[in-house]
Amino acid sequence: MKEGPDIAHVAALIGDPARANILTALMAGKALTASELAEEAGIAMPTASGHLRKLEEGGLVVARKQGRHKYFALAGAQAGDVLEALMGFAVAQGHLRTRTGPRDAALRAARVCYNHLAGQAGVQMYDSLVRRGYLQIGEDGLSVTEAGGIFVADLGVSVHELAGRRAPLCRECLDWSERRSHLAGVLGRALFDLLLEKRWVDREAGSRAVRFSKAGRVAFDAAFPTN
Amino acid sequence: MKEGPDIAHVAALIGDPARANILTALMAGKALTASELAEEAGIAMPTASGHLRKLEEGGLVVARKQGRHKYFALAGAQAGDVLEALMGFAVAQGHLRTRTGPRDAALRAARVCYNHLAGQAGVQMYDSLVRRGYLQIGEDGLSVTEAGGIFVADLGVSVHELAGRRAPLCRECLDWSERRSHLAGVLGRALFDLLLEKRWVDREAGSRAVRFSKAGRVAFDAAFPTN
DNA sequence: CGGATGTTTCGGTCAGGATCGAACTATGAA
DNA sequence: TTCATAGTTCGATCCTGACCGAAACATCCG
Repeated sequence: MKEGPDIAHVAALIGDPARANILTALMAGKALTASELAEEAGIAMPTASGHLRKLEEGGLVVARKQGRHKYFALAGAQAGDVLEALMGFAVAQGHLRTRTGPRDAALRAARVCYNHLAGQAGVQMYDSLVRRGYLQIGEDGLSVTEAGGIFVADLGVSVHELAGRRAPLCRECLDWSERRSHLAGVLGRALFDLLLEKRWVDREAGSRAVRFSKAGRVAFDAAFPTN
Repeated sequence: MKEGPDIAHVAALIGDPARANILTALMAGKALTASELAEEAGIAMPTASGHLRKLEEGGLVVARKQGRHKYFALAGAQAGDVLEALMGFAVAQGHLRTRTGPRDAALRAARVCYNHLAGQAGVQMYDSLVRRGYLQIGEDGLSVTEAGGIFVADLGVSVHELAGRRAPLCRECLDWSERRSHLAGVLGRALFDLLLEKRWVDREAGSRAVRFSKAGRVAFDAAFPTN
């Protein structure tokens, strides 16, 4: 037997169309119930229940009960990374379930990547923060500079409050549509939450795409300029 | 039917143990023959032949004939990205085919990631280049600065010669063991080739790990210091 | 040209896993 | 307490795909 990481196991979990639908739905960053996921996957409840158990055992999703409802979410950022990488590859290969259409453009422009902003907008935000010295790449990875802390405080995010968390404050996530990094981690999530709170972006129903309002786009470009 | 990237298709390709062995073997960056891959995967030739055809059709590998031999290699960097992401997830979940051992440490320290250096050494190289201003992250992604061009020329790599290629000169690749970027792209490949030429590193037989010679480690640390 | 080597195709076997309806369990509401 | 809803378990059915030996094809060497 070969040694090393058993990629077949996790890949096989994702390799079933029903489970892939479930995972894709969860990439929007919202917890969904078993019934909702059965619907998303186009399968009966018993089948969905079995699939969710497998995904949970495999470490791809986590479950939380609330009364008679059971909510499922992606297990963490690393599960999101895997799915993002697979989506990128599938798109590059033309493995699409429908023909390329306006939906693709919307997903490329701005979308949720598990819990943070991805797409052109996500990369623009990341690049802007790095270029203006608000984020820096150092020996311990990505970190916020002092100037960066001030900048995001002005926007409404307190780095000091976020820094106590166990999850990394800043993390690079490789964007499949732009082939570059966007910002994940606690700060990435907080900034995305802020965009939602300020209504610069709104989620699209039943999709991972997010859409900028007119005023939101202007404010976003002002906060994260491209030059 | 749901729309969007069909991740189930590519994941199912990777999700078979025999095909996963084949892909893992190819992550070492060397082209291997069908017979060699059958051996790596522990299956008979006809079975390997069928699997390779599927991997080729799915865009994960490319084939090249040379007389009666057929050589297979990973199709490109994006296939490597997907496998790297899956490996990272599998390791994080403890999905290993044997118990964690010295092999893991070796793979974490320095390994081939398709065609460039990965692991602690790969991340050290990347961080050093960025910190010293030899690489910069800009609007068009990662690029070499003028100082960087001079630096790698001193090492023996001509950026000018490499720049004409269609593949991106510099590209970030997310390292599963370090959870940060190492350098991929044409320059990443050239630098890795250089390390091999100078014998700073040698490949380990039958593994993706690479091992530094004593002199090589000293030279590498001098060229890519951590502070 | 014949033999050897590498690879592919074909046909058959077998096992694993997805599916769902029925029944059951757990929780909430009237 | 009873009924409704959400989710799980069980058993049966069906289908898909991995596997290999044999045969065939392609290429190389003596």
